Amino acid sequence: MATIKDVARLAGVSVATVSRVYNDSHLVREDTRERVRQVAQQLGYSPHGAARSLITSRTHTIGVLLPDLYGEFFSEVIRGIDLRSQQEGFHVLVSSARNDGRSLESALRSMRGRVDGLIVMSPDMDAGAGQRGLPARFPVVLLNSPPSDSGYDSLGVANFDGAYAMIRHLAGLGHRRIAIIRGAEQNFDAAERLRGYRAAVAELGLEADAALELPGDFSEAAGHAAALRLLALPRRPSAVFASNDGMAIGALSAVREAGLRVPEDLAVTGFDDIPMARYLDPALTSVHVDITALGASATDWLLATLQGQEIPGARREMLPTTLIVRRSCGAGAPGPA
Amino acid sequence: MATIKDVARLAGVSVATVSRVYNDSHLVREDTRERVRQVAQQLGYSPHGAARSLITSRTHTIGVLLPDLYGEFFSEVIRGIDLRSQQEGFHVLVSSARNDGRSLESALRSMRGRVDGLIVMSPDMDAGAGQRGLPARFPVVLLNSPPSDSGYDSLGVANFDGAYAMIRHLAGLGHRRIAIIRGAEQNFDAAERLRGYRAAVAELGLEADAALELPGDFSEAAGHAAALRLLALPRRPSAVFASNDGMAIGALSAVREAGLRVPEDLAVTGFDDIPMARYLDPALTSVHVDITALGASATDWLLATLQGQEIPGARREMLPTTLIVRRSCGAGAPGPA
DNA sequence: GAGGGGCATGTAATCGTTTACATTTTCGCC
DNA sequence: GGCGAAAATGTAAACGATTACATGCCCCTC
Repeated sequence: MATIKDVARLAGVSVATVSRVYNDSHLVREDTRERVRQVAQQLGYSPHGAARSLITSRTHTIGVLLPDLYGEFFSEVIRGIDLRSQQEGFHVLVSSARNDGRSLESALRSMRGRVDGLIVMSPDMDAGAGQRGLPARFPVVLLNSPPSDSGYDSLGVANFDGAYAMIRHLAGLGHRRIAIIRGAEQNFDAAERLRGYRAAVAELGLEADAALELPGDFSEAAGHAAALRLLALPRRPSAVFASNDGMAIGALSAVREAGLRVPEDLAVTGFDDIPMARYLDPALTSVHVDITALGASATDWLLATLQGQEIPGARREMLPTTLIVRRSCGAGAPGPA
Repeated sequence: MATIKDVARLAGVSVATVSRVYNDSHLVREDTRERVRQVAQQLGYSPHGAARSLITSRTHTIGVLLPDLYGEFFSEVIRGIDLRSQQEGFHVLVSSARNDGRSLESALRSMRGRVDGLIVMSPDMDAGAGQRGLPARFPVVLLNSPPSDSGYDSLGVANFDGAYAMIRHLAGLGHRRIAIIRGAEQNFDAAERLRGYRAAVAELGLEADAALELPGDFSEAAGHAAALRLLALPRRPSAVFASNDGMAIGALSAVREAGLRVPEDLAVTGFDDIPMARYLDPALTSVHVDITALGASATDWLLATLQGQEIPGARREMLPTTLIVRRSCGAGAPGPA
């Protein structure tokens, strides 16, 4: 691989000049610049990233730490991050790590000197676990994390509001006995959705019953299992709110297998509004979350911090959600929409 | 941030010794090693990646270049790559780039000195476009790419076989007039699936009819539109093979809206077997592809090349697929499986 | 024609490591 | 106790860039 020296020699200039050409300093005469570019082209030269970042102490890379890389959600987040990063000429270094302190910490260490800042998704309820080992005063944006006094920027989804709105909608359709399929234990998003559910149940005077709160883990299988349990209940609910669309899909198939109809026998709704929700049968009523925007915003925040435009740690924001009404809840949505 | 010098000074040793501790050379006395570790811990020191890779000329990072980061497919590939990379202590730098030579080339340039090797997904039929600008003799594994004499390792999916098997299965169920919803223009996977379809149609003596080959682009919407066109045909086919599951889902919803039944009025099948396929109504018959394995294998190949265990460029392999029969094709699958 | 102000370019220190080579320490053995 | 080999440590030169500072040059002005 050609280095800056090779280019300099062949172009008959000093390395400083070559460097200037690549950092487009205006201090290079046009013909010199042209000659250098030519030689570089011919040699297939391009600046060595590591060398560059060693001296400038900027890597032009942001690190993304996710608990897992599975599923629609993560691919959307990454997409949002990549989109914005690329616009600003930044690279994206991804890594998944179970958020126990240890593997997270080692992931962090090994990113030292490779990234300018981090986007960390640590949805674990135990705030400390996800954040210990983060170097102090390092630019970090937390995603979907419980509130903490960590002093990091934090961005998430208005889970509480979204869940509340969904339950209110169902109540508006006349449902009084509404079940919830909960998300993963210890998951902050799941906890917030549950809180929204409970608040709505209480405030709207719906039937409160511990038997209506079923455990789940965000998987289709869990939704399937939970729905079966619901259907077996002595007093069956008329509607069920699954904490994400994956579980709602599992629930739909369970109801179908039981020979019952959605929404007539049981209304089913979800959360996330994944692209496929509208194509299900019946089309799934869900809470829309713009995940790509979440990733993009996180990136914006991080880049702003990197460029010193923002004081880090000052912000905590929840992206608003929108209720998408389709047929699965029994509302009069005119066909799949 | 503490550097190796700080650690050395505070531990009363030379930088070389500290370095040795971190590269676990056996040439350090146990008590010295312990002292160094202690000081490092206390200072929060960890080696600076850029500096390290500058001198060793190894980054312990593999670059992943994808045409887009959208959807299930990519998230699975990345997951496979990340899984294996992490096991081997490698990082993953992802980037999406439309595979026109230009943006690809710039993506490549900016990765120079940041990655040890590349996994490039360039499904574009124009082989050159996706591969121009790749530095010669750089470790590269191509994903889902058309054959070329580029001299790079190439890994893909047995699209032809998968499609052929699907059509044969449908023919076995008695279908004689089978349509296909094609994938994106210029996409190699799509082309192979089409080729498999045509080969099966010809060899099995099914009805060949240009009107049965509908354009598509892998999106749900395209599947929806194509199905509507099929239903409007004077002589309607009895089955349709969508080139991916997303389009199959769109087709399912279109048939439903038309007030017809799957599979009785029209059998529908897909390709990819995304996790949700089994939860659709009716459960979708599809060609299973282990995408995570694809990513993992690509990573294995690349790492093997990096460690000099393999001569690069020698291999081209197509991962086998398996036919998953469910209800949407009309076969007697006992309920959703 | 001397002086001076820009502009274009060159020189060399620097970033934080690794590692070949040089040097010191340790230790077994006679 | 002295010798020498082996083990432990230190010294300093890389790696490939950026950039403060020095220098040279051209041209203008008086």
